Amino acid sequence: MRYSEMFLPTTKETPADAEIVSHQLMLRAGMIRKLAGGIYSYLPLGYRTIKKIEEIIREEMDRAGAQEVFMPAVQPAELWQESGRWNKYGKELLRFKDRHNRDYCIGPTHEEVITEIVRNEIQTYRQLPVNLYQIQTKFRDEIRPRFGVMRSREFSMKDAYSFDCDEDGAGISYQKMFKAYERIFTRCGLHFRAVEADSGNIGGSFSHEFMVTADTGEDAMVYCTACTYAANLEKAEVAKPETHPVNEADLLLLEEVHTPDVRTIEEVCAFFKVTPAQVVKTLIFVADGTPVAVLIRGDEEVNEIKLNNYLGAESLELAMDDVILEATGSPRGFAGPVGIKCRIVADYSLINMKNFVVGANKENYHMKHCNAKRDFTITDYADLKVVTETDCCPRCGGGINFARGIEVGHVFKLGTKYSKAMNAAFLDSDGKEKPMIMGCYGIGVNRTAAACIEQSHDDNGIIWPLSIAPFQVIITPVHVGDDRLSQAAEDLYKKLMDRGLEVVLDDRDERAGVKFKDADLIGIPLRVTIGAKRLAEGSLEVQFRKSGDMVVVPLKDAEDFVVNAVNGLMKECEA
RNA sequence: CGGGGCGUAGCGCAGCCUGGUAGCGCGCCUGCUUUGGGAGCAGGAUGUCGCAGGUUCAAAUCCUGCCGCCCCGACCA
Repeated sequence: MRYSEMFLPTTKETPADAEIVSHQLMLRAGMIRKLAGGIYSYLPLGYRTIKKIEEIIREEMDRAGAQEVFMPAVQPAELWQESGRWNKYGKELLRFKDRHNRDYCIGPTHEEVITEIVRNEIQTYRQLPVNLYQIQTKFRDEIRPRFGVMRSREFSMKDAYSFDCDEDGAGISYQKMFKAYERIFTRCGLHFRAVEADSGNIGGSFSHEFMVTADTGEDAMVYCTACTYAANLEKAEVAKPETHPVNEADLLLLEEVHTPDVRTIEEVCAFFKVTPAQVVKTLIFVADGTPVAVLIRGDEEVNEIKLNNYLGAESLELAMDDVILEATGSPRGFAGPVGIKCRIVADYSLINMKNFVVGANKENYHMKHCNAKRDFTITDYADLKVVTETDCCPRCGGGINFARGIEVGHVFKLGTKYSKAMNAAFLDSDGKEKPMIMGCYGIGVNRTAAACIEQSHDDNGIIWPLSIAPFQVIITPVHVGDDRLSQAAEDLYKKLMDRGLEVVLDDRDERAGVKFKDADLIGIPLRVTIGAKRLAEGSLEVQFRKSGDMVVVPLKDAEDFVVNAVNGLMKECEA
């Protein structure tokens, strides 16, 4: 492609409303333009990269035995009512009515549709397993779209759905997708980590997220330095500590203390001259309308997702002041376990704690030398805290590290959640009707592109891995007035095109600096510079975007050198 | 939805407090000179100042309402 004919609007200045580097660079490199909040157009350069990512996904999904389909973006409400999600999904689901006043939504995901298709066509175990996927535009009316294409409302997702006869089969399908995802992200040139994850809204029992490691990532994850354990911080577990026997003689007498206006942990610690680890926080949550007291050591935080999973609640939120008053008999800031009128759950961090400070459920009073069992009853202990640096790996007891990441893919074991709700059953070999065991597997296509930029860029712009670069090579004649330069550039351009490479010829009448800056900004892996001085010597320069290495190559060898260089860079992205 | 900020030329911004005929840089157009990392000089074009009301002799500027966008929280590919 000739640069002079390309629709490629690059900018020198950074748009003010772009916060993160991938958003800034996608705008500056002329890849995307915004149409409305969280809704973007892809310009030619951006769309080339998207298509490359899609092709890698297709190849690997097909290799893993999945088959591509294409489902409607617009979906009737009936299906969602059948699965129960019409009422559950909330405002993120964009709903509308057609001219006959019937309810529809724009698909944020396609479990309902795929289940509808499969249940109608599959009757027997002989037809299973099946794995179907599509690459399609989704719409989720996000509360707060942000970071450009990273969290947009309209986005492109590859979603795959597997159907198996039994758990073993479902496990195999899951593993196949897991391996396919590893290959996909490797081939996209990404550094990533698969972590255990919460299964959230989609439902199901077991899942992994594929995280592209980047300091700017929205997600936090932990991983063990000794074994293979890795998990999203939301999900990261803490092992139950060993319980030490209690020596009754060590327990001091419970004592109520007047603590005027002492509410926060800091104030309590200052007042009693203790550390936060000697204080127990009592947090009142409301789970499905019922208050629950959650006890946790003063220096720890409650992980609401773990708490929610533990309680098995549909909804969970911190209690408002009126609920606190009702449960504890005191205003906010003085809640404690002694005499509280609701269920008590305690984090593992309370195990082995003794003589701690708690609120007294009485305005301006706390208690010291409080002890569980003697002074109050804990209904149950559970792992409820946010993991911190001081914790150990829950699997092997090794050390843990923290990292940030961008979730580009997510694999779920769904089980029978949808097949039961929507009656997707088959007749098994034993003659019994059973629900199919499902799995679902998503990849954010545009987010993958953004994550790649987030991970691979420098001050001058994007550094694409060869596998998803919009073009592989850019030829830069240093100025176009000189016919010999133009001719040499044209010749090489034609030869490389004939060899099947994706080449841009920067034939614009611009100064060299402008061309170099643009080439760097849009991140083309290889640049061939043709200048008068080198040309007079019968040579040209090949520059590698990623390493910055420059090689002087004789004109006659240029074609083969570039082809080999492209092949070499491609090998870096092989799975 | 709660909290914070912003809407002025294609982009980045000043002007607003203290009303008085809208400006700077980049980009764009023309010409000359330049030509290996976003050139120099000269000339030029471009604005319903987010929208709608109101106050005023006069509103980008003050007041009210609305809309849009960005950032921080609950969501997720």
